[in-house]
Amino acid sequence: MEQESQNGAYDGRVMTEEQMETLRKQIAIYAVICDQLVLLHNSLSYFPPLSSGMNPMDGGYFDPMVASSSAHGMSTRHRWTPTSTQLQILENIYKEGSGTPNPRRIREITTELSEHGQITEKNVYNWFQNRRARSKRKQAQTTTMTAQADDTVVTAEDRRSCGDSGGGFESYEHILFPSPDLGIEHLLSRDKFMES
Amino acid sequence: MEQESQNGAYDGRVMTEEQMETLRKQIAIYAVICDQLVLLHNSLSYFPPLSSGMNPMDGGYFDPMVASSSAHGMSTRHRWTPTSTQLQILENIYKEGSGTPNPRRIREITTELSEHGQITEKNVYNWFQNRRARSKRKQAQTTTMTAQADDTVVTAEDRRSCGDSGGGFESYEHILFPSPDLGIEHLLSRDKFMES
DNA sequence: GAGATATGAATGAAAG
DNA sequence: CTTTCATTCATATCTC
Repeated sequence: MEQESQNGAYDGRVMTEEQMETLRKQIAIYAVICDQLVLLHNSLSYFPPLSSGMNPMDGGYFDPMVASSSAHGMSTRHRWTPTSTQLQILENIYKEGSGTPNPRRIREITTELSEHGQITEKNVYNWFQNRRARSKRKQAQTTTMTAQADDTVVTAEDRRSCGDSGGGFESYEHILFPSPDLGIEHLLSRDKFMES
Repeated sequence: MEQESQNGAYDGRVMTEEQMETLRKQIAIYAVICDQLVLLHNSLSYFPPLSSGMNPMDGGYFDPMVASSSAHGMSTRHRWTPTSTQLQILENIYKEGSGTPNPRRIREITTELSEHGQITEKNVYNWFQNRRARSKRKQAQTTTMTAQADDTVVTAEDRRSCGDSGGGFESYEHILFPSPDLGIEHLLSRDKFMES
């Protein structure tokens, strides 16, 4: 408190250098924290379609819910769900397509499937990846259950566990960042449906 | 910009009321954003922190489930998972590093990251490979299916500022961002005292 | 509402 | 570097 109160030459309130510094630090801390939160979020999340087969007349992106159709209520939250038509086509392609849809083909497929619903190349890509992996896994499982009687031995290399349980939070996927450069208001609008 | 320089008659630097207000708003905005981000995180992640902060010795490995089952030969988790601290650092390096981290740099990075968890050069190498490849792919996809009017989308790569211009707030971009090594772990691990 | 299962998505690692 | 594989996570749906 040396020099803060007799700033006569100015009628508006002012801050001392000290106060300024304090404020600056606060801001800096918040800025860094915020920055890192956003960064963390970015690296852990991914936002879907947004603008694939989107007509300019749609105005907003990402329909809240088209689901009132009839079949099943695809909840349209984040996760893409293939329509039955799309699924059919995908299965067909998977069967005959000798298992390896090259990226070029992915594009075609996506284009075709766009006729039957919102979809992205990434969706198609993921679908094939998962389809194959799970098919393989299932097969392996059924194959494995032949003769396996004396497998009660664990190789010593396996016992590397019992570390700690650190590095835990990887679950930011559900934090939506609707508009990166807008205020926080959009962030706050989590749907809080009380009941239905 | 107009009338902030005539607070003479004072040797210590001071702020005008206007500047003060600006700073105040800045702080408020950051505070709210951070608060909400943390809140969102906390309310949306159902499993407890697992880690009471980030001890330097917490490795990337954390197998919750021991390889108890003896059935599978190649079992268990040998997969490295970066801690959030490591991820931040990697992201930073990726951003500023103009692309190709030469093997010598890889080594440095690995050394640095070792402070924050178990890691190998191979991990770092892979990470950069993957990072680049996926960044590229993502860009390709968004570029492909973007006709126009995708102003609502920011490529996930370069959006990381938090409270800068745009949207509903005034421009606060004349704020200095000092040391970016604060860490948000303190914020996220709020219930470090709970045990199961 | 708590488990069980199915599946879309993310990502470390490896193959090509 | 590019593409693919394998594993894991998160969520949706279903059942009890």
